[in-house]
Amino acid sequence: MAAAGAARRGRPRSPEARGKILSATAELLAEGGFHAVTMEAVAARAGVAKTTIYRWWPNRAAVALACVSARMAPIAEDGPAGSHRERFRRQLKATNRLLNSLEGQAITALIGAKQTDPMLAEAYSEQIARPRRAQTRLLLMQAIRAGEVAAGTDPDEFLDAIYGPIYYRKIVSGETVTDAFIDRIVDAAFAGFSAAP
Amino acid sequence: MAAAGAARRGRPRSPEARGKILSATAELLAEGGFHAVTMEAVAARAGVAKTTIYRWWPNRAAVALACVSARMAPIAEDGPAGSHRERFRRQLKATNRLLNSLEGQAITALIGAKQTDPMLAEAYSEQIARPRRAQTRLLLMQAIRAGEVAAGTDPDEFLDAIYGPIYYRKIVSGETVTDAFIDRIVDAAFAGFSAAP
Amino acid sequence: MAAAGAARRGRPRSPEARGKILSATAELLAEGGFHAVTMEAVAARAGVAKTTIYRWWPNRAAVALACVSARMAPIAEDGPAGSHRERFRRQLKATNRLLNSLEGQAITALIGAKQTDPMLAEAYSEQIARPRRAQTRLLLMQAIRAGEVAAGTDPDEFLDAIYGPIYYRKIVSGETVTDAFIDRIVDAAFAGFSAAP
Amino acid sequence: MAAAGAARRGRPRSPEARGKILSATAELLAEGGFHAVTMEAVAARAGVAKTTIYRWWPNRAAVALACVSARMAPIAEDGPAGSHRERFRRQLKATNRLLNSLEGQAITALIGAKQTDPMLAEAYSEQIARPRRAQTRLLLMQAIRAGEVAAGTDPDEFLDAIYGPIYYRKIVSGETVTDAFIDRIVDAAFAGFSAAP
DNA sequence: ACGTAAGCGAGACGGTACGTCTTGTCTTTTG
DNA sequence: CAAAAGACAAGACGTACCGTCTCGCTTACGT
Repeated sequence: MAAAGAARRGRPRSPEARGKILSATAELLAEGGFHAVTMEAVAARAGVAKTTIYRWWPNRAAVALACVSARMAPIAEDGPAGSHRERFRRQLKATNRLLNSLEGQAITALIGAKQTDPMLAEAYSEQIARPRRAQTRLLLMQAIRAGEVAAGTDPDEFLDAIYGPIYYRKIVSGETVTDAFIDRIVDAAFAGFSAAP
Repeated sequence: MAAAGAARRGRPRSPEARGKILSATAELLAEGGFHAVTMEAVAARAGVAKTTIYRWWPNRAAVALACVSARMAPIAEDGPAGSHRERFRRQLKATNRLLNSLEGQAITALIGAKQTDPMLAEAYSEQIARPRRAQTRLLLMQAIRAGEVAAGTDPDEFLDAIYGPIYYRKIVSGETVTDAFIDRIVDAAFAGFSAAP
Repeated sequence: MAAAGAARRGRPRSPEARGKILSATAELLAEGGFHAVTMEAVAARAGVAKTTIYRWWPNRAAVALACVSARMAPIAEDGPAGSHRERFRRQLKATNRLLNSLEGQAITALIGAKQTDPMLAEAYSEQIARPRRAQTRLLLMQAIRAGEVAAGTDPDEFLDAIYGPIYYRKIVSGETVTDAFIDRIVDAAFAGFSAAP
Repeated sequence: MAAAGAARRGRPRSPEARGKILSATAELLAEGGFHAVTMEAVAARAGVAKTTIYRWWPNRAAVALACVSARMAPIAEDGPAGSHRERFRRQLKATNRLLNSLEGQAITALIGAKQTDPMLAEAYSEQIARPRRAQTRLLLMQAIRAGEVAAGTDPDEFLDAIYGPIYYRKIVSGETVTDAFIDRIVDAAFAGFSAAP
């Protein structure tokens, strides 16, 4: 708010440049994956000076992240039809489709890159992970209130128990994630977190 | 047998060079993480020509992988004490300790790198993932025979259900993995995969 | 004028860098001959990035050429004393001293290199050969006007007839060029090109 | 002699290998000039081990030289028809054709390479330059005895005076050598070295 | 209205590491 | 014991990007 009120001096930053940078990044991601998103390529493609990119993002990973988080649709809100278990299944299958899409390739690449880049890890956490986790947490709360999941359940533990295996197959083992696998994992979690330990 | 019997011609490759390369890689991993494992640095540290490294590994990731897989202790075989559930807990906690160790840093870095490097992905799968999975699968089979896990359980589904959340926290969300978390995940899996679906 | 008026965009190239590169090249030429003029060595010695060198010269021969042509004194203008025959003798002896100097080693090396490098051949022609030939041609014209050389003489034929043997001994046969040899060659040329064919 | 008499033990040297090496060298010279004659390429093309080449020649230049000097026809002995001036003209024109041929490309490349390679320079001198000079010197001696060239003429000076300009144009200035140019140079030399200075 | 502060394009710069190429040597097995 | 095979140390090559820097030009706010 302060910044907005201060009426910043000097030439205001060009929203057009920002748009061209993100579009160019998206194209490069589509064509050659994260590997193709080099600062030089983005600048050339966007018709923008490298300095302009560096003014707003510290490195290529941050640019790719901004691009992905701007373009990534929020988790599908596909209506309250069915049980909460059913709604989790749909949510996980949507996530799986996302991970298999082009944006998904960028996401896994970013998850890969953040292993060796703390700043990117932080950015990923804030811009991608936290918002999505907040959203899925709401559904879990409803499920708990509805009695489908045990009352004392730690939300993160439950959510990690169902999202973990999906990401694990995608990122660690490389096996394909089938709908059947998702069904089994959700069932196991609902069973595991309903019965009192 | 075929390879041994073939009596290869020409100067045999130097096991000494291989050893020096892997040692140098290990040192660099320890000092600066995967980021520090550049071909130049490895060659310089090992007192070896770059070409010698390239003759045997296609890129730095492969070298680091070879280094890690050579040095990584196999999953601790800590004896059959306790229930299978208990043994799984111990196994997962050992894995967690491994991931938090220096080798673990290399492993997560490699998992990160393989997101954008199919050859590394394949190498990781063969040299790290498959052997470890084979080992854990044995324990699961015993648990199934002992009736602690339902008879029809797909081994990969069960194992992904317990290893997935650990790796997820380590690699995707960045949260720390506590022993309590491991206990919960194992309990949930045993509960989820004991009840018939 | 066009170039000056173009108002070049971007950061202007650094004359300092250019100077450091040429100085380093000169030093290396002096120390180890053309053989020592590697891009790496020049860059290291000049405290300049290799890319900066490659931005302006395509290869080490071109750098050495630029260095030599920048440093090479123009053909000594030693005054109009004596006959034209005498002045040619002095000019050839100065050329011989140049070829025997350190720059001369670079020149012969460049002539050697240009045998297998058309671009370098072109550069040599423009930066070294053409200006020197233009200068010697002037003296020949005077000699023709003075009647010391036959009126219809083709300048290039005469000049090749006197410079050819010098370079031939230096570059092809490797024999040393004495002042006596130069005197004989000049005399023979003046005799050969005065009598009408 | 001792060696020959000693009935040398072990596997005898393969003359076949030598032939294959020289053939491969000739092919490479034809295809890519001296630049393409690398030890690796020769070995690969000839189906011969690098060590075998190194056993007989010290470096690639020596191999190329051996190849050229083996293949280069001696100076055409085209009969005593015409004056000695005429015979020199024919000899120089033959030399010019040789320099413009494929072997000629190799020769100029070798002359280029020897500027920075003393060993090659020595080898060139012995294997190429000296034999040819000896041959041309014979013709000059006849010309002197016939009175076409002045009695006191230093053979090397005369021969450098006519060969120099040809090689100069070929190697230094890059201009084409026409028959007319050769005629003029020969005439000038005969005029220059007949009249007493 | 005009000065000045920031944004912007262009592109040169010092660097790092890449993966390749070739050299000349060394160490085996084969003939 | 020579030849063939091929691994080895060394080191330069030319390229790709990095992140920084200096330019001249543009845009909008402040006085």
